[in-house]
Amino acid sequence: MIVYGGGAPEEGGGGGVVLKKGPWTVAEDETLAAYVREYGEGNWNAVQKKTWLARCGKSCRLRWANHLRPNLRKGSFTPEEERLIIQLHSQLGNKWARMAAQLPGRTDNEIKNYWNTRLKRFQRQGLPLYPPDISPNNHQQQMYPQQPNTPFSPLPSPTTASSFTFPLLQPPSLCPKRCYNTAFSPKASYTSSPTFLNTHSPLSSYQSTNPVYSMKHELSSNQIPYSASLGVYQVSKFLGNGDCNQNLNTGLHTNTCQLLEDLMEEAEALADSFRAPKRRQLMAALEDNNNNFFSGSFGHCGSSNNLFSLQGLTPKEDESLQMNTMQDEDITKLLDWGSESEEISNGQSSVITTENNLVLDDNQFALLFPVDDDTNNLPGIC
DNA sequence: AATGCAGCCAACCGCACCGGG
DNA sequence: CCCCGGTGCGGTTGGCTGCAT
Repeated sequence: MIVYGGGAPEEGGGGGVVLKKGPWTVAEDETLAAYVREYGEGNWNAVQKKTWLARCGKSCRLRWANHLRPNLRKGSFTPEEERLIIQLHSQLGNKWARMAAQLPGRTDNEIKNYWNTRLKRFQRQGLPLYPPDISPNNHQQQMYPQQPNTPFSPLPSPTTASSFTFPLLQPPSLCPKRCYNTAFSPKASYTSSPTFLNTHSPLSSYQSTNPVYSMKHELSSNQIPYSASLGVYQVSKFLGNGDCNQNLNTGLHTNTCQLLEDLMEEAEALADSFRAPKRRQLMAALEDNNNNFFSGSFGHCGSSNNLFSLQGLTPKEDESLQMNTMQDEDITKLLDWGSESEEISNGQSSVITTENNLVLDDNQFALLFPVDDDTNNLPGIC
């Protein structure tokens, strides 16, 4: 028997507690959050034993991971995130968890839902899933049959646009100007709208008609009070932490812009011999750039310590959470991104774009994430 | 106003993997 | 080596909402 709705679980005929299914209640969320605060993550099956919750461990883990854990980002994906998802999907396929590891604060479920919706819509409209400059790996060929009107090539053709960017949410003329660090490659340039307004680009027809690029600023659970400004469900009452609001406010940006920092931290953790001067050089470059790199997309990178107050997590716990979000293989892949793109594009420079079309070409990316020319690995990483 | 449809999202399910006994 | 519990991941489903007809 399945017990729906709130209230205490009923005893099953066999003597065991009948596990509840369905939507979570506020009380359940608070209980689960308190459990994690006290015992930490993991051992989810113990939740049922140590609390009154009649939820299976898997359900608890899912609820925590997708809704209760700190640093979650809620709301629509930004254009940069969408771009990254598409790029990652072209390389990883339906590896939602690994994709989520590259998108701080986003869950695999979110990404999966986003992609499935996109897939459904694009297939119905007969549109290609990938922009011209993103060619899916071979496994994608099998996973998603080629659209009849979109010639598929495992490698980009020489004529493929190498600097595709996502449509702006505002006209290019309204984009705030960016300051570029002159230390970056002279190839650095604004990617002008004609790149994606190119009439040959299937995406050019998307932006005006396809709602995928529209923004919705808040998507909240219908079960729990959700604060758009805080980005988390408000369980502070239960946690007795009235001070967390301010931290949460900054936490949104902090967490998101943490991507780069996480990359560096992870790389350092994986390879002790990671050369410090390079890192300093990178960080100095970022400083010189007046926080315009990534910060335009991900906000200002403040101290992540202010997140540790969330739900009573200690810095160590939080750090471990973040460290666990990315595997070394992921890092290598991401770090290889630039060089790999260049390799497969016959020398053409691929780019990474950020909000308002700050463009990083391979040279810039290589500056940020130097790769050993011989081994194609990060220095110190074999 | 009623209906149908699409989008969105939470949550469940089954499977695979891993580590400990 | 096998079994089992815990965990993670990906696929799928069902409910809610908004919009168009």
